[in-house]
Amino acid sequence: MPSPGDATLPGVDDEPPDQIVLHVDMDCFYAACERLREPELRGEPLVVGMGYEPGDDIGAVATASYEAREYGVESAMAISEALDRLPRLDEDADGPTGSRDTTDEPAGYYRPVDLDFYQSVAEDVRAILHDCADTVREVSIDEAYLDVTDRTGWEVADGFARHVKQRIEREVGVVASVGVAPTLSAAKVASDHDKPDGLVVVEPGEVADFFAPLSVEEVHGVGPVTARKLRELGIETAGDLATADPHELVDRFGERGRELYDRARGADTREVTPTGDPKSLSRESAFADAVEDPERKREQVRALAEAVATRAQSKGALYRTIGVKAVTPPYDVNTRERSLPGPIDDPDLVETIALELISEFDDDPVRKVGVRVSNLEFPTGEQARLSGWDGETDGQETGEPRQQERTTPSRSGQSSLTDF
DNA sequence: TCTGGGGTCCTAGGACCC
DNA sequence: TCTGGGGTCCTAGGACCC
Repeated sequence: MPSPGDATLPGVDDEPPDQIVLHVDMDCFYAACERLREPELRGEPLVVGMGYEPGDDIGAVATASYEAREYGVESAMAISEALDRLPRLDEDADGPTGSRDTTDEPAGYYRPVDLDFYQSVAEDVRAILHDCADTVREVSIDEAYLDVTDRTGWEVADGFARHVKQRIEREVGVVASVGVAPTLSAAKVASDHDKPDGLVVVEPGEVADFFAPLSVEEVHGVGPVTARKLRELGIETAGDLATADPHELVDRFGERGRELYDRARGADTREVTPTGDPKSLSRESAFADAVEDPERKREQVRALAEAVATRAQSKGALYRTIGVKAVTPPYDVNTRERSLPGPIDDPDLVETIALELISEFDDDPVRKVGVRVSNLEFPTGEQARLSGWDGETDGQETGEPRQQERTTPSRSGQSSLTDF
């Protein structure tokens, strides 16, 4: 069977999509937000994380400032560990474990995640992005793709990107790294290439060359597992990937193999599409230690079920599938779900079904439980309009509709949204 | 990374239908 | 009546991303 893409000449992008994609990626966004309201934190090692109370081991780093990263603090690291890595205030506790009480004060700061506040900052950034582009796809709170094909040209793309960066800095006070390229995957890598405060333009025709020297991990979609398997095949760089045998890649990785192969060659025909409705909503929380007591699990599940149902309601979402997750030691993720005949909005049923599903793990030690609703539908009605002008601003994470947001009916720039 | 929380997409087998 | 092929939905798990 003929596989599309095989026929193209090496080094030539498959059907150049003729678009100019800008990827905006905030630098250390949570930390930048904290510094916005607490300028004393500027220039200091800063760790932002969640679920941490002094003394316990639970809780992980969400974002670390570059100053903190200097000391080996990484995201997803336990917060206790992160704070340990920072130097002590008075003594240079360089030495290993030794006496655990020289000065216990780390020379840096910890702040708990405050998503509501970050969301409000992100909102300001979003407004600028929508003002600068016809189509914006928000990937996460601190990251977005812009289709700026009709707003600029390759000769001046650099200046355009600088303009976007400067507006964000001037008007919001946080720093973004920006990548410009003819494809989404290249723009993504470009924004990452010169972080922080980066600005990298990859012009059409340069994409494959741009990718070639990068290690495979830098290709979006290659994680630790795939990277290891690729290495076993002798594929270390994106260049190796681009010249590998696509059939072998498909053999080992399925369709994803072809996708990675294409990406590395700069062939990516995706277009920037507007942020859509979410596909699932979930809530989970970890226990300090593995829990056996079924009643404690049920308690958690009840709370999570309520939180999820509330959030679905606030977003105007109906769900048809309800699921739970139970993580058992060492780290086995188990999921169970059940689909209903039709879409509903019924918090009691979420709880009932979640409890039924979790009962399968009554006798197992469980480190973490979660509740999820999926198969979502967003009926186009007044209810769905609660959160924004057109269902596109449903990014806020709080369970409650925000009061403040309606005070500014809109800035300029929402015209780009009207066609969706 | 002995792993926190919230997502997305893909795969694979089984049920079921025509 | 032992056996064809195509399609969709459901469930569980895996990999990945921020």
